[in-house]
Amino acid sequence: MKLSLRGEYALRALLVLGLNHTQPVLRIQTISQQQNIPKRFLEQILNDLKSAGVVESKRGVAGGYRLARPPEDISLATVIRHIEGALAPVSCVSERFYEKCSCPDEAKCAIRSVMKQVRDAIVKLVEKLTVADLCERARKLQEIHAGPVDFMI
Amino acid sequence: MKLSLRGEYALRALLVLGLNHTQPVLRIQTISQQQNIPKRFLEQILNDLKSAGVVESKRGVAGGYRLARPPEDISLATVIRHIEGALAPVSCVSERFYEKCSCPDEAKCAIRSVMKQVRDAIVKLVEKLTVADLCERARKLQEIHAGPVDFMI
DNA sequence: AAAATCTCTATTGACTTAGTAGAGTATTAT
DNA sequence: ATAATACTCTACTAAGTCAATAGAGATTTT
Repeated sequence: MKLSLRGEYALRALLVLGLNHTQPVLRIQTISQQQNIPKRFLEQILNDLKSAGVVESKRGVAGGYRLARPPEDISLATVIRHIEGALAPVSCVSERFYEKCSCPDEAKCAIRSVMKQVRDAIVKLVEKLTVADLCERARKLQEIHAGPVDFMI
Repeated sequence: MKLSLRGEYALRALLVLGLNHTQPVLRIQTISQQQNIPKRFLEQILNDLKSAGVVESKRGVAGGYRLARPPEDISLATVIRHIEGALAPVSCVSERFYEKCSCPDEAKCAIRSVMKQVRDAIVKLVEKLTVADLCERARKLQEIHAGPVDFMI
């Protein structure tokens, strides 16, 4: 039931890009340093997100990445599905990555029925959540934790 | 976000054991044949479930496995956690398998905050669901799909 | 004693993951 | 033009995981 590091890095990078959505572009190195992600690895990931239409890039001296769409139009579901594949815990209940399983009869499979519920719960959440939500949360969490300290200074 | 085959096999085996809870014991081979699970692989899995206190075994000629507790006392969460480890999609939000992640500040991490929600949704479901629920569903699905056909014969 | 069945440990091949490497292409500033 | 910068594309690798398979041993019943 795990998200790979690759997937986590993708989300972290998109969060940074979302928070800097006003900027023309952000360099890989900037994101990599800010988020403790190996640069060459992040390169691959961002490139991959580009092929998903989630980010776009500009080459050359003033180059970098930025979101290809408004943050509120990029759902976590889209991102995770592109990087990881199925959201469903077993592929026989996946909508877009369906694969037959080895059970004797899929239609009568109780595991399948239960896993469908789990899938739905996950999908419902991550389809609603967007990069914009991530950004909002990041700002809130920043306030809560940094705010009081700032006042004390 | 995937369950391993091992985990799926475990649930399938427990379903069979649950449906035959009245029997003294069931042989590995019986379960293996009924569910298309490689026998030697299932051996390992059942043995593992035994160490989790979920099933108990009897050796020798009339030996086999049975549930160690009533089906309604065995939650899917217990089983999956024992076979797979964390239910949480990232280990920094796992209650029992916590591991620090590489993000700059866990307390301010928006990904973490979101993943906590996903974790909670999953945990809420699989903690409530038990082997008894699996059995009930299996019986219902059997009725729905086999019933009409039986009438037609 | 023999047969059946679970038990324990080890091994294997295929695959995935996380990361590294190198050469190449586009863009900008000078 | 040319150098510097930054993305791009492909390949590689070391480590780990997964799904089995295998063999020898222990226990129980007949």
